[in-house]
Amino acid sequence: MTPPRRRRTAGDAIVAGELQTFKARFFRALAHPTRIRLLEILVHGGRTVQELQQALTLDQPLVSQQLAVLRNQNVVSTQKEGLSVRYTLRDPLVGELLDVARRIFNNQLVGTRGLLRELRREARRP
Amino acid sequence: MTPPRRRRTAGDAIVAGELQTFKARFFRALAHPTRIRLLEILVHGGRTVQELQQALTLDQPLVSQQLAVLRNQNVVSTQKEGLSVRYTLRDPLVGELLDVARRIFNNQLVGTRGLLRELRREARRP
DNA sequence: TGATAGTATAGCAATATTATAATATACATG
DNA sequence: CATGTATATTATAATATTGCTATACTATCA
Repeated sequence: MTPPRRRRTAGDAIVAGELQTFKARFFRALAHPTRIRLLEILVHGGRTVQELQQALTLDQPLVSQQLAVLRNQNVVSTQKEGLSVRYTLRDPLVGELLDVARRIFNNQLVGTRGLLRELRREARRP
Repeated sequence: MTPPRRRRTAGDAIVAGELQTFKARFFRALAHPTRIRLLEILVHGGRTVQELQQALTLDQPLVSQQLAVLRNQNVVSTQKEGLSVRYTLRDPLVGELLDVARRIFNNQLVGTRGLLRELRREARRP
């Protein structure tokens, strides 16, 4: 059975799913190991590209590229400081989001010893 | 040519970024409009595929396909009920995660009238 | 067992992301 | 204004996702 569907026209209210598209884009911005690592550092305060690069030991273009993804989704903001550019979380709630996620992983990973141990270490870290 | 690989054994250290890879996969599971819509329904309780399909007015294979993504990342679990399959959030914290995300969007969307209004409507909804 | 309802999967073209390397830009400072 | 330093962008080949459509289970019931 195929449910009926119709196109959206000019005067339509916001169609169900438009907001979800927006949300999905936000989550997609987080959906990359490097970007998670960047955010987990930025949660503790603003950092320059250089500092981030050194912390992750990655090539500079790669760091800038991933930062650009976060920037495009308004997850982080930038401010010039002389030659450097400092990146900051646009909303501290992102930290809370990562915390909730961590709790979910914790529940999920019970039984997967190694990852679980690292997860606990993270939770303890300031 | 397949590069050599070996299974991780008990005493192995965890490579930097492995946990982040895991987290990234989780976020990627949420990074799709349809999957967000599914989760926002499931937050209110378990639903059969049929119920979800009707709520979203989407073709059945598409719903099953997206549910499969959530299932593969252990975001939801299933239980058979006669001919039907009921999907349930594996962890109620997912609801909290979506809530925090909603608060982030709310901050972010100030000024974007339409979406913001819809967002508020959502927050009020039980 | 055959028919049917409810779900799941396969196959495939279109599209989007990613890693990597190479190249650009911006700007403080001499 | 030339130069060096810190960031940013581009190009592109490899890979992964998505939306469809068609097809395949699986359990129930006549």
